Parts: sequence; structure tokens; C-alpha cells
Amino acid sequence: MNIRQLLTDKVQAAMIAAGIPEECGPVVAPAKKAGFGDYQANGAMAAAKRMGTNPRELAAKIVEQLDKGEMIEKAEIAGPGFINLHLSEQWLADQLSAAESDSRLNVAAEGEPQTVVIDYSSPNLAKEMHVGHLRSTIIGDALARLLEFQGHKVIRQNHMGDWGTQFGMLLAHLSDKLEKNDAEVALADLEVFYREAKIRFDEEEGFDDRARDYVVKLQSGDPKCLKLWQQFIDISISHSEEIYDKLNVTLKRSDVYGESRYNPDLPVLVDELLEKGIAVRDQGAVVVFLEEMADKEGNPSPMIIQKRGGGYLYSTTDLAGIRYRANKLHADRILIVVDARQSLHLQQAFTAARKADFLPESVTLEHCAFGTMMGEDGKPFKTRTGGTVKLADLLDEAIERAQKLVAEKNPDLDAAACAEISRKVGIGAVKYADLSRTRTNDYVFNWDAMLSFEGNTAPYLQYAYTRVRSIFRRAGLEPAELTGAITLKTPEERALAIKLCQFGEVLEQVARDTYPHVLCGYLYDLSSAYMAFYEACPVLKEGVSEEDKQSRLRLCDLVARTLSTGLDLLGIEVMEKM
RNA sequence: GCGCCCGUAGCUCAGCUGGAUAGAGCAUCCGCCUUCUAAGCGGAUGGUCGCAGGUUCGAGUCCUGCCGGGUGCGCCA
Repeated sequence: MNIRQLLTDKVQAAMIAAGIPEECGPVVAPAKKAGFGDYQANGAMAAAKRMGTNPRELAAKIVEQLDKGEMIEKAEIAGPGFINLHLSEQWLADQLSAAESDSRLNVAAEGEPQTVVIDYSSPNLAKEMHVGHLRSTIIGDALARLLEFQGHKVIRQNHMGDWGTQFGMLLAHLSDKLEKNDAEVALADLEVFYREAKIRFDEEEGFDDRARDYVVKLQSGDPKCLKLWQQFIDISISHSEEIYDKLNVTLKRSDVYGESRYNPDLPVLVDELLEKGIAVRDQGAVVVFLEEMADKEGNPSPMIIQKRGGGYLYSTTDLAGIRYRANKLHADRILIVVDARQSLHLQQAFTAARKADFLPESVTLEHCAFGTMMGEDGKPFKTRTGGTVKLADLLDEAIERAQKLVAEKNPDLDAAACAEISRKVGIGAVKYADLSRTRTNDYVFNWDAMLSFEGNTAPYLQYAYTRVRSIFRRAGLEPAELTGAITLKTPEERALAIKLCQFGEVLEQVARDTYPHVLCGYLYDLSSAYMAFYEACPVLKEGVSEEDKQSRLRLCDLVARTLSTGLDLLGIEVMEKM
């Protein structure tokens, strides 16, 4: 159920009935301020301008034609031609009842499901995952969960970096190590392993030649070398899986589709582009010149797809990836969740793929760009000594910090419960801090702010959830046992009801625009509305009538379910107590 | 040099297709717990929306120029 859409349809119909051209949109949005109704339609003014008539009079005509039905209580004209729409209390209550008995909370499943391929996380397997992989992993996973909930067929693609010259050095080192240990032991710490290999490569006589030799063997498909490589990859993926598990990320091994998978297609692709005349040889390399992206002087934008010497680049793999996803995976929509700094590269890849006719025109290519995670000094997030922060360490610190807070606030919890809550709170805080910011902007990482129980944070939302659940515990009731009607007597109940009813339209918006912070903002508003309701509307206290108690408990249950569903779509867990 | 992103309250950030008096949180100050978790709620203070033009009945939002910061730009990913 999408209030905004329903109202848009109604107002649009009224506008047409009032003789307004169809191109004039009704411009329906939630009311900006209390006192302006629940929703407002602002389209009358633009339409009046276009038609050269008086906006207030036109608004009056629209209101006259408006089929209010069960939904709209009243429509008022205000200011220069705003139409303020007040929703009917009974209609709202009916919607809530419908949501209550629906496992999807009255959120309609997508009528025209798409196949959506989402490329996210994509760590480099040569090293351990570090904070640079956090945003892609968190944002991509939230989008995957949400689009799946909307009813789309989501294909996760973990485009892991499992290929490249650095593997020569790593395999040479691994091959030596295997004389003493098995691969699991040798690769227990990837970071250490990488450093060792790098030192040998830089300093040890003859090692660099062996490394290069391994690269050649690997690329030529030498079976022994491939086996070694496979061992390395398998263990490295396992390291990533530990992180995914801790982070509560849905990526599985079957979602891994590493760069190496495109190897056989790269020479084919380059030949094809040369044949089509889209790519040309230039200074020994193969280059696609994109006139579509030319600068002011008309110089086309160059994209190298094969190096002088024959090597391929990630631009080549990107093109192969687009083609594979569109044609083999039959994507209708391709989302690529990578750093905003790669915007130009991706735009080139998108443009070239279109030009080469690698995908049907109907397939959309979207770069879901995100900014850099900054330290509190405003510079990219690093350790005190300027090193890269390992993701595992960051997550452990989050849990540890949460544990201190939980133990301090609620000393009665037993150790197991405390550990579980700390994990959910700590990880939730890290994820929510990231997701709640507009993803295209850089954001400042701050432990105290994200772990605060005040403001737009995960702990605040989790706390709101526990407050609801606490009521049910105390009442000794389960939601299924509730009877009677939902009534919205106080302003707080009404405000809460409207918030609850907006869940569906928010999800639709996020699914369309791929900005998870909009969902975060909604959940925060919902929690705030619940907190206000909680203060103003006693549920179990003395003097509350049975009808009010039942009605309010039903509101409580809807809040709990909406919060847990919404947070789950963000990949954040809730708990009964905290 | 060119491209892209950003500049909104002391700090961290929202502001969706241009709409009403630009909103939150933190910080500061003032209130609210013998009754559902005060990890909370209510209120106050605080803004020439980087600057200057332009389009419009109406601009934080669109256009142009400038200033400041970030980032990217033929053989890394």
C-alpha cells in the first residue's frame, strides 16, 4: 500500500476532470508541517501558471472533482494554491488492520519483478578485507535484501579480485611454505603472508623472477600452478566469509564470481570491439575512444582495454562483466556498488558497452557510488600509525565498545545475553552509521556518535524495539491474542498510524533510487513517533480502558514488526532486551 | 588544464519530481521518573543555505560565473 501513489492517482484524476492537461503532475508529498494536513498536493500552482489561470480557483476546481472515497477526510486549499489532504481516521485504522494480518505488513510485492544483478563487496583476495570494503559490502547487501523483499529476483555478484600479477609473488611464497605447513596454516594471516611475500619480492635474490614465472604459468593454465592458486583463493574466500558472517551480510560462496572467471572472454571481447571498429590500436595498446564523452575541444575520452604487451585491465573485465550479466544472467537492472572515485571509469564502461551493443537497451546500468570513510581528522580512515584498518579489527572493536556500554547500562544481564546483545548493537551501529548517510557523500567515522543511544543511531532504534517488546512481556500477551478495533484518538496515535502506513512507499522509493539512508530516516521518524506515543499514551497503566489497551497494543505490535522488518532489510538485528 | 562530487546551526547531517515560517541529532540551557526500560520525553537558544548574478508567482533545490575543499583523468584496480 502506497498512500502517496493512491493520492497521486486520485488528484491526477481530479485534475484531468477539471480540464487540466495530463502532463501537469499533482505533486503529492507528505505534509511538510503539522497543521498542513497529512499530505499535500502542490500541482495546482504549476498547472495554473501553464494554463494562465488563477491557482487558488484551479485548486478549488480540483478539490471539487476529487473523489475522496473512504480515504480522504477533507481537502483544504491553503496559501497560493496548496491542497492539504487529511486522511480519514477509519481508513488509516483499516490499513493498519490489513497490515497486522499480513506478513508483508501491507507492503505490496512488485507487480513486475525484475532480475536485478548487484555487484558489491568485491574484496581483493590477495589481502585481508579492510575498511575500504565496508561501505560496498554494507550498502550492497542492504539493497540486495530490499530488492528481494520487493519481489525482485536478485543475483548477488561478488566480483572478487582473484587475479593479477600480485598472485605470482603470493603463489611462489605459498609454494615454499607448503613444504613445512599445509595451506590453512600458511595462510592463517593473509596480511602477514602478503607482507612476507612482498619483502621477498623486493629483497630476495631471484624471487622476483620466480614470481613472474608463476604469473606466466598461472595465465597459461599450468595445472599445478592453478591448483596452488585455487588453494589460496579458497582460503582467502573463507576469511571473507568469516567477516560476512560477523557482519550479518548475506553473501555466500555461490555469489562469488571473481575477475578470473572472465579470463576466457577477454581476448574474444577485445577482438570483437576491434572488428566492430569501436576499439582501435594506438601506441601498441587497444583503446576505445568515446566521442560520446568528448571534452570541450572534442577530444574523445580514451579507455584502454588491452595494454601494450597484451595484458588486460579492469576496464576489460568490467565490460565482460556487463555483457555476462545482461546476456547470461538476463539482468533487467545492473547495480554496481563501488567507490565514487571510479565514476569516470564506470561511465566509460557503460558508454562503451552501449556503443558495442553488449546489452539490450532496456537493461539499466547504475553505478551506486559511495564516498570515502573519513577519520575524525577529516582524512581517510586509518590507524593511528597511518596503516590500513583491518575490517576484522574494526568489527571486534565495535563489539567490544558496545559490550562496555551494555554492561554499564544493564548489569543484570548474564554473560551470554550480554555478548549476544553487544554483537548486535556493535555491528548494527557500524552498519547503520554507514547506511544512514547519503551514500554519495564522504562520511566521518565516529565511535561515540554511532554507539550513542541518542539521535539517529542503530542503538536508538533497537532500544525502541525492546521497549515495545517489553510491553508485551509485561502484559503477558502475544500479538495474536489481541482483539477489538484500532482507534486513533490522540494526536500521537494518529501520527504514529500515518508513519506506520508509510512503510511501503518508503521501500518503493529506496528500491527505485537505491538510497538506503531514506529508509534509515523513516525508521528513525517511526521510532521517534513511537517514543512520543509511549510517553503520551499509557498502555498497561491503571485507568486505561480495555478497548484503548487492545488498540494501543496493536499499534505497538505494528511498530515492532515494522522496525524489525525495516532493520532486517538494512541487515541489522534486533533483540528482546538490551 | 579538463571532468565529477561537496560547501546548509558551534559540530555531524537531512531537505525526494522547484513550493508555505529551511529541519533533526550532538553540544549549551530549562523542565519531566513511587506506575509500561529516563539507553527516554518535552521546551529554549542557535542559520546572509560558500559568494554574485539569472530564470520563476515562488530557488537550499534549476542555469551561468567565481571562491573554497575533495577526487579523478591512455597502459593500477
